[in-house]
Amino acid sequence: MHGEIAPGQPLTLRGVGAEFDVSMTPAREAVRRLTAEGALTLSSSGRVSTPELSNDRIEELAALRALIEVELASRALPRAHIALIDRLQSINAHIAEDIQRHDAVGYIRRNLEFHRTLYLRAQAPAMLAMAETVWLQLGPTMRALYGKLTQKDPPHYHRLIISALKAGDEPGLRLAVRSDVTQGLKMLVG
Amino acid sequence: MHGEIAPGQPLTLRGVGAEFDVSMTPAREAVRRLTAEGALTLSSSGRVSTPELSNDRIEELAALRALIEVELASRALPRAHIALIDRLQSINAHIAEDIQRHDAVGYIRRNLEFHRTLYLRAQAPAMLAMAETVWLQLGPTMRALYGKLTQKDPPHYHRLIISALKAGDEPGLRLAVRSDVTQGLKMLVG
DNA sequence: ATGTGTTGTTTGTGATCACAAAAGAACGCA
DNA sequence: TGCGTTCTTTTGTGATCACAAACAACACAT
Repeated sequence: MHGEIAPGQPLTLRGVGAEFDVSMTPAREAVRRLTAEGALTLSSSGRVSTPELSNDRIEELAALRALIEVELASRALPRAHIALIDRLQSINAHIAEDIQRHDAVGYIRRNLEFHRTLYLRAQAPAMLAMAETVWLQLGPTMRALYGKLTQKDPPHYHRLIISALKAGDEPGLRLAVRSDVTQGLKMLVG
Repeated sequence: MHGEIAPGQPLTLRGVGAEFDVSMTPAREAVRRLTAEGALTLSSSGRVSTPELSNDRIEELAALRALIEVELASRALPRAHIALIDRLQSINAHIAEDIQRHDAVGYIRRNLEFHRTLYLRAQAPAMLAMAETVWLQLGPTMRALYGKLTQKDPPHYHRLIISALKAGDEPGLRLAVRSDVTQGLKMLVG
């Protein structure tokens, strides 16, 4: 999810097991669960690797993010108090640091933390789980994107999200979330 | 997915293995994959059972169905030719038979086949997989609903979907799909 | 130099086992 | 009869093994 593994990287059961000091059996379970969620792809011979997404699939996943996360944000809006907004701003500051540090994995992790913190207020665990499944599928590919990212500013739309939350502006919030979600992935396809 | 298992029914690894004449290992894999998709719930002690959904969760899953399936239908619309519509009508006829026969499982299976047939035209495998994950989570609960269903007519909104497809009416199609998806689940919550 | 066949290694699969925790049954006591 | 305790059984967990399929490396022939 955090892009620590590059797209297309193959994994072996024995390798994963050795990495976490367990036998093949638990490694198999974990790998199979991740493949069930689409985080790993299973070749015809049973070998697993991190997926290399086609442009079509990236577009699909971006559309899914837009659909689900806009809904989550909308549901979170009525419950968003000042403490939540403070927390989001704090996370945003950390994101700026990660950008300075050129820490792509940290950037992705905190970016998702920003979104998750907001969506947790929606009190919609099934939807949140769905959104995280999409994040899981996009993880390796997002790393490939943000790795070659050379911007210096923290994400533009995060500020829009925060001000829409402050203003209680639901249409503005929906638009800001949709833009934030779509923005980065447009670069990948283009 | 088809509601063959009642909500809350416990499953054992050895039991599943015996049912399919395999050892515990493949049974474990299958069960764990299904739990990863939310089709089965994992108790704290590692025991698995089919989920008993709260009203809040049913509402969430219905909202997810509405979001994703409306989008899928919308994407399928431009590619929907007459052969597809014929097939949908044929499935609809089978649904009527299942209702006559009071075959709840057959009814659910064919209802999902109706939707899947339409959505396959959307050429959006990731979205379709997402929709099927939601179906999987709702399966046992839907059985509990349609089991006590005493209507005699085939689903009302299926006809609306078909006529919207024929007319190329996108807003009408979106509304019909949303209504069809929401309809049954409202009864569960109410 | 390239294609092809062969060999040696890696890898996933399914089965079985030992063990500990949990659930259920049996029992005794109030 | 109701309830707590003990004992038996069931159940998930992680490890290990044998096997076959897939892969990689290499040598050979064209």
